[in-house]
Amino acid sequence: MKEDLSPDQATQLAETFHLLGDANRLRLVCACLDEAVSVQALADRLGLSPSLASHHLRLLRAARLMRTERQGKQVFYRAADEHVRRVLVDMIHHVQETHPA
Amino acid sequence: MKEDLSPDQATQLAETFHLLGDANRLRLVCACLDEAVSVQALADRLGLSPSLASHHLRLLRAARLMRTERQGKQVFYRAADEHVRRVLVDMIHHVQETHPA
DNA sequence: AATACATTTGAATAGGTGTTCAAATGTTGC
DNA sequence: GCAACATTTGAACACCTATTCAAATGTATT
Repeated sequence: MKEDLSPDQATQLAETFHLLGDANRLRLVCACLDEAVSVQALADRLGLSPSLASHHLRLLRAARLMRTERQGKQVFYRAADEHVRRVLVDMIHHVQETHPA
Repeated sequence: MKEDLSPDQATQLAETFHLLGDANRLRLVCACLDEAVSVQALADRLGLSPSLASHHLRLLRAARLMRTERQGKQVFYRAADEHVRRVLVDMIHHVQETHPA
């Protein structure tokens, strides 16, 4: 990093990290990295209520970490872009390195 | 991501992201990516009280996002490894892409 | 030992956040 | 229009967290 982050830049970045700082939201993002998944399927797979899943997905969508497309009654969510995947993969590596099994 | 994260894995990862989800902590990490910096220098540069800086640095250190070395009265902090840098760079790219200037 | 400086620690508080439940909205098929 | 399903929304609650302030600890110098 050449120069310090401005408070504004830091706030914007931090807000994005903050969303990934909840285990349920993190699992939602990871579950949608490779395919679009409906809200109910996500809730079922992760053992969350549809309401809770929706609350979290709303935040992830607002931060453009996820995109949506409706198909009939169902709404499918998927991770936004490759940057998100890379962030997750790198952080997994960090955790694996510093907290080895 | 081949398979879903277990709740435990997700919790561990989320805890790490959570630490980066605060603007002041994020700025502290970024300020130490290229060089080791003392607590007072960090506090001065970011406009934080030494106490607040220390509280945050303690958490970052506990999560192994930062390392420390003492030199006399001062304690120098630096970012832990290259994964941390990569996570930050990728997330900056994500934010720049989805929220263009 | 005594002073000065740097950092850490603990308690207290104000504000934020995840979760639940019930109700509302949107969508399809009869 | 009505019924059934999927998702969203809002309010309420319990819990957590960032910040501040004062005090304590560690470290070097004289």
